[in-house]
Amino acid sequence: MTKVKTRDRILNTSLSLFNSLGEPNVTTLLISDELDISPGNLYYHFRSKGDIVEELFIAFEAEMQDLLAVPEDVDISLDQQSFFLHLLFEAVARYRFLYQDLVNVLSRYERLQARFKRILKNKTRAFRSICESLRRQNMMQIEQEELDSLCEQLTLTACYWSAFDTLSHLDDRESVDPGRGVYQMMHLMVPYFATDVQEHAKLISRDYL
Amino acid sequence: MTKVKTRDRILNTSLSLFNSLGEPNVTTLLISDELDISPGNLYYHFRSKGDIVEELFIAFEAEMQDLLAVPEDVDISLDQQSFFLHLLFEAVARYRFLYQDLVNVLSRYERLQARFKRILKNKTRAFRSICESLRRQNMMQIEQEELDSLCEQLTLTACYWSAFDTLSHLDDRESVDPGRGVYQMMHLMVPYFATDVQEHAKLISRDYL
DNA sequence: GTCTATATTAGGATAGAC
DNA sequence: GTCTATCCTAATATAGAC
Repeated sequence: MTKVKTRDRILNTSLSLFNSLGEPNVTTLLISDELDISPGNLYYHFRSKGDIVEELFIAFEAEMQDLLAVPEDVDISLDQQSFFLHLLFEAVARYRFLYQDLVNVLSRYERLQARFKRILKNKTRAFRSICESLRRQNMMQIEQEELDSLCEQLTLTACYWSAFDTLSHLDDRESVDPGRGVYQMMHLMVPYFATDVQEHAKLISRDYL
Repeated sequence: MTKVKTRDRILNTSLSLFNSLGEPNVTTLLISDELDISPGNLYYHFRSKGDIVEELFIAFEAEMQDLLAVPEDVDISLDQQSFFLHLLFEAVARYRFLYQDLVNVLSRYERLQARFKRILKNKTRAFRSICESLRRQNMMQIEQEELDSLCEQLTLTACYWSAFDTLSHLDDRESVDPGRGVYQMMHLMVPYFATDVQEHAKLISRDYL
């Protein structure tokens, strides 16, 4: 019988409310209401709503840095790659409130801007590592200019797929399926794969639908 | 000497403030302040802030429907296509406040959701028309499954490129360059072009950098 | 650690004079 | 059409008792 600390309950509940309703629409009152605690109690644990957001961001940042620490000079298989994408989309989906109203959130929590940009950079770097690994293994053929464009496109998609997907299902906002995002990312790379790899990649990607 | 009506000045100023600061961060007081009119005056012309947003949206919608009315069964050249993309990005950039905090904005102005989704659908349809036209002209080779994925990707990019781009320049938020977006969109299609068309397409796309 | 009660403020909006 | 003054509400946050 592990009793979850109130502080953590606040974080968990805030996260899920932020995700489903959008951070700006979630008041401290709503959070405490949902938890059946008093607003005063919430403010005992956190000095402000911004502190909650910030702490959630830090958790997100830690997860991402961990995930994006893709080793260079290592041969990556297609399966590893799609698994990586899967984990990535899952992490983004779990903190999707950040992306859903990104400009708004970052403008109100300025301290997070630089750190968010750094995550973005790391994302692009990770994609580049993967592509270069595939290229070394002769699984991918791509020119420099295309590679740059592709990596940017992958980063964009990794960020906004879940927000874009939510748009299409604005009615039921509870769940987001990361699968379709993985599929889409794989298909961005497919044209640059060697012919035999292409079929394999398509096969893998279909599993995510 | 054409004296611009206050009502229109309110719309114009609101649009540019929304774009640069984000709609949620713009108060009615700020708008009237910027225009050197009283808040009361603003409310003489618009019953609410929401009405301003809605009217701007209607203008955006009209522009988009106009632009997206791509005729089927007409041969489209590469130049026409890139010009179309150019106009599209320009329009989106001019109303980028809608996209920057899409989920937030749409959640507060529920009446716009369905209409926004319709624009999205039309966008995808327009891209499909273009691709099918290029395919008929043997300029593009693509299977059905890839086509679906590509059109979705084009729609996603058309929506979020400017928001994504803003992220990279969160410091100076005044101007957005649509060119890079066109470049990116072209490069999404390049892999599916016939070999000789590819070079032409890359050439065109570079002009937009 | 938790509660109740309350202060503070900001933003949206209205009333009524000019 | 425009202004000034004011109201209303919702949201953040604090104080102090238990």
